[in-house]
Amino acid sequence: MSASTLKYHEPTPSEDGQKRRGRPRSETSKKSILNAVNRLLLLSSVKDLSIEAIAKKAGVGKTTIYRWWPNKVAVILDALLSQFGSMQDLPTSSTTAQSVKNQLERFMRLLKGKNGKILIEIMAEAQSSEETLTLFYENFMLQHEEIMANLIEEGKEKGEFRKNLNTALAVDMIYGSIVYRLMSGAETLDEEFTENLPKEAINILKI
Amino acid sequence: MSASTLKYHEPTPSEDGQKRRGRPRSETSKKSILNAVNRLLLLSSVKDLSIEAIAKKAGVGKTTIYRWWPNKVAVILDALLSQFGSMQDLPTSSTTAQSVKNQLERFMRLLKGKNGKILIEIMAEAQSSEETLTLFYENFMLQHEEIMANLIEEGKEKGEFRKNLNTALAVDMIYGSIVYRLMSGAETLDEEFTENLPKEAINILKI
Amino acid sequence: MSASTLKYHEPTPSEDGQKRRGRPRSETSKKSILNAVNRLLLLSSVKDLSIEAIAKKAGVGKTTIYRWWPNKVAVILDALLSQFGSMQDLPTSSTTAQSVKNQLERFMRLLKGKNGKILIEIMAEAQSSEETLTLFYENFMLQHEEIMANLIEEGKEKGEFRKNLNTALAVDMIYGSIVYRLMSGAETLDEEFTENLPKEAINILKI
Amino acid sequence: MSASTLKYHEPTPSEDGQKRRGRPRSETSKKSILNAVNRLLLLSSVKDLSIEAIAKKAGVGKTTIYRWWPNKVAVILDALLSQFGSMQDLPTSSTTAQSVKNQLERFMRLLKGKNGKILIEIMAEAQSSEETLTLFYENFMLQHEEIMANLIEEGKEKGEFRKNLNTALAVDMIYGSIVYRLMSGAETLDEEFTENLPKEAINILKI
DNA sequence: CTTTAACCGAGACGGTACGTCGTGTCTTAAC
DNA sequence: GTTAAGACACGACGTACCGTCTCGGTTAAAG
Repeated sequence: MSASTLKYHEPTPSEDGQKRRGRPRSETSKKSILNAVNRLLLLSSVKDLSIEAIAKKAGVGKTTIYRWWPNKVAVILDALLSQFGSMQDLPTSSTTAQSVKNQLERFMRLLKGKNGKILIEIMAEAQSSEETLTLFYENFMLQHEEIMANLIEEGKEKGEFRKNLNTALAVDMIYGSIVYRLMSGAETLDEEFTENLPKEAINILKI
Repeated sequence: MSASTLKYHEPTPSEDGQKRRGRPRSETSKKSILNAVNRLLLLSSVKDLSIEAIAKKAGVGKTTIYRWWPNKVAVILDALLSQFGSMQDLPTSSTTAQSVKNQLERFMRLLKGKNGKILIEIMAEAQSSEETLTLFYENFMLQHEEIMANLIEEGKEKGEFRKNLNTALAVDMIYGSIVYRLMSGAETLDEEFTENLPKEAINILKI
Repeated sequence: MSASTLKYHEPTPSEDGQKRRGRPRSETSKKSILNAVNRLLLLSSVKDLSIEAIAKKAGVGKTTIYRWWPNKVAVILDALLSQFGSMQDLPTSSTTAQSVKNQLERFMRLLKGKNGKILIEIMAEAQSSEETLTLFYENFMLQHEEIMANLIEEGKEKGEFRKNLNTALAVDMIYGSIVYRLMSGAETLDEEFTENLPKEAINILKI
Repeated sequence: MSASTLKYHEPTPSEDGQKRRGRPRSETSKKSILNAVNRLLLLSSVKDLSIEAIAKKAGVGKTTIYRWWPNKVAVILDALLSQFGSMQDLPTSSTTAQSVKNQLERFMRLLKGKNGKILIEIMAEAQSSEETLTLFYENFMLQHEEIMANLIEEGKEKGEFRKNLNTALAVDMIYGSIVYRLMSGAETLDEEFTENLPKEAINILKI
C-alpha cells in the first residue's frame, strides 16, 4: 500500500486508451513545486506559506499549481507525503500487542522533528473547509486508523484484548492523544511521550 | 473558578492603587463586540470571520478591537467563553469514577451543537502562532485538563484507579479523543459518542 | 508636442525589441480610472479624492492603480492632462508680442472654470514631496514656461523686447501671477484678469 | 502694525469689561505648543506634521490645541508668525522705488532658509478649504500686498511709476513670482533671484 | 471659603484611508 | 494544450490620524 501521492496527478482524461494531445504535463514542474514546498516549510509555517511564494520559488506559474491541486492544503499535504515515502505493510509480530506497538512507533517516527508540527498545521489549515478536511483525513489519517482498527479487532478475536472495548473509540483515543499533544503547544513529541504512549495504549487495550 | 473572561480586559496598569487617567474603557463597546462575534459565528466560519466585519457589525472602530485584543483568536475565544458562562466547581460525587463521568459530560455539553465546531476552528486558527496557541490553551483547555488530572490522581490514591496509570497521558487520551473526533469531520459530537466516551474512559482508568 | 500623457504608462521594459511576457496592461482599466478621476473631480476637491474612491468608481482594484501610478498626484495629473488633450505648436503670428498674447490666452483658457482650481489643488498637493513636485512641474508647467521663454528670447533678438530683461524672471512673473491669483482664493480667473494680464505682460516686456 | 499673532487667542467673550470666570488659559501650554511646532517643522514637512505629534511633543492634550486653533494650518501659521516677530513699518526712503526695493528685500529675508519652504507648504495645505485659505491669506499675504500696493499707488501719483500700470496685477506679478519660484521646486530663494527680482520689479514699474 | 465654571492632561472612541499582501482568474506569447 | 509571466478584481490586513468624547484634577473669580 502506498501513501506517497494524492490522486490529482493523472491528467484529466486518464482512463482512455489513446494518448492525450498537446504538450504533456511537465514532470519537472511537479517536482520543483513539491521540492519548493518542502524547502519553504523549513522556514515558515503552513499558514504563512503562500501559493505565490511556492510558484516563485519553484519558478513556475501560479496557474500550473492551480491546475493540478485544488488548494494550498492539497499541495502541502502532497509534498509532505512525498517525503514520508510509501507505507509498506508491517511484518506481522508474535503478539497483536506487539504489532500495535510497532505500528504506533512507526507513526510517531514519521512525526519526529518538524514533521509533527507541519502535519498539525496542515490539519489545522484543513479545518477551514469540508473539502480540504476530507482530503486530509482520507489521504493520511484514515489509513493509519484502519490499520490500527484492524489490529484491535484482531486482538479482540484472539482474546488478547478486552471484548467490551469500543474499537473506534480506542482508535480516537490513541491517535487523538498524539494529535492533541502536538496541538497543545509541544514543538515535537518528546522521548517521554513516545516511550509511554505505546505502553499505556497496550494497557488500556488488554484485559 | 471562572472561565468567562480573558485577562485582556483590565486596562493596562491594573494593580496600582491610583485611578487610571483618560477616558475609561467603554463597556458598551466591549459588549457589542462580543455580541457581534457571537452573532457572526452563526453565519460564517472562524476563518472567514474578519476583524473588519466584526467592527462593522458592532458599530465600532477597528482600533477599538485592536486596542483590547491582540488578534482574532483572542476576540473570538473571549466571545465564546462569555457564552459558556462561569465554570463552577462540580459537586463531589460518591465515587471518583462518577465525578470523572460528570466532568466529561459537562465538557461535552459545552460543545454540543455549533459550539464544538467553533471551538475546533478556534483551536485550528490558534495553531498559526505560539502566542495564540498558549492563549487558547491556557484560557480554555488547561483548566479542564487540571480538573480531570486532579480527579484521576484522587482516584489513584483512593485505590479506585490503576496505580500504574500515567495521568498526563490519560488526560491527553480523553480530551484528545474528543478534539480529534471533532477535527476529523464530525459536525457535532453525536449521541453515540457522548454516551460511550465516559463509559470507556472509566474502563481505561479503573483497575 | 504632446502634453496628453505621463511616462508611467509604458510597461517596464519599454525599449527592447522582443515582446513583453505575461498579460498585457488593460487599456480598459486605464481609461476607466482616468475617467473616474475626472468625474469625481467634479464633486470633490483633490485633497478629498482618495485612491480608494477612484478604484471603487472605476470598478478596479486599488493595486491596479498603484501598479501604474506612484501616487495620487500622478493619477490626477494624468487625468487632467488627458482632458486638456495634446498641445499643438501655435501658428506664428505677425509680431512676437502677439505670439506672447496668444500663448497666454491659450494657457488661461485651459484653466477656465473648474480646471484652474483643480490644477492649483494638484500643485498644492504636489508640494508634499520632491518627487511629486518635479512630476507636476516637468509634466505640465515646464513646457509652458519653455514656450514663453523662447518667445521672449526671440522678441529680445528681434529688438521688440528690452535687451536688459531677465527672461527667467519674466516667465516667473507672468505664470506666477496666474498661479498666485488662483491660490489667493479666486475661484476662477475672472474676465478682468484674463483681459488685463496679456496687455500688462506685453507692457513689461516691451521697450 | 503686527503680524506676530492670529486672533484666535482671546478667550471667547473677549470684549466685555469684567473678567472671565473659571480657570484662565494656560500661557505655558500655548508657548509649548508653538514651540513644539517650530521644533517639529525642522524635521518634517507641514503635510507630515500631525496634531497628535504636536500634542505629544508639547506635553499637551489634543483638546487644548483644538480649543484654541481651528485646524492644523492655523497652528502652524501661528507658530511661523511667532518666529517672524512683529512687522514694523518701514522707514520712508528717498524715492518710492527705493521703498519698493526695501519692502521686497525684507519680505524675501523672511523667507530665507527653511522658512520659505515652510510658508509655501502652509500655503499649499491651506488650499484644501476656503476657510484655511482666507485664514492664511488675510493673516499673512494680505498685509504685504497692501504695503506694496500703497507704495505703487504712491509712485504713480509722484510720477515715478507708469500711470497706465495695473496696480493689483503688478502686485500679483511681484509676489506671484516669489511664490511661484518656491513652488517650482527651489529649496530656497537663491542669491541670484533675491538680487534680480527687486531690480526687475523696479524696471517694470518705472516709466 | 465655598461654589461654580472654564481649563487642562490623558487617552478611548467611531471613522476613513492608507499601502500591502494574497486569493483565484484571466490573457498573452512561447514551446 | 500546457507553460511562465504577470495583470486583474477583490477583500482583509494592521496602522496612522482625524476630530470628538469623557474622565479626574486644577485654577481662578463670584457668591
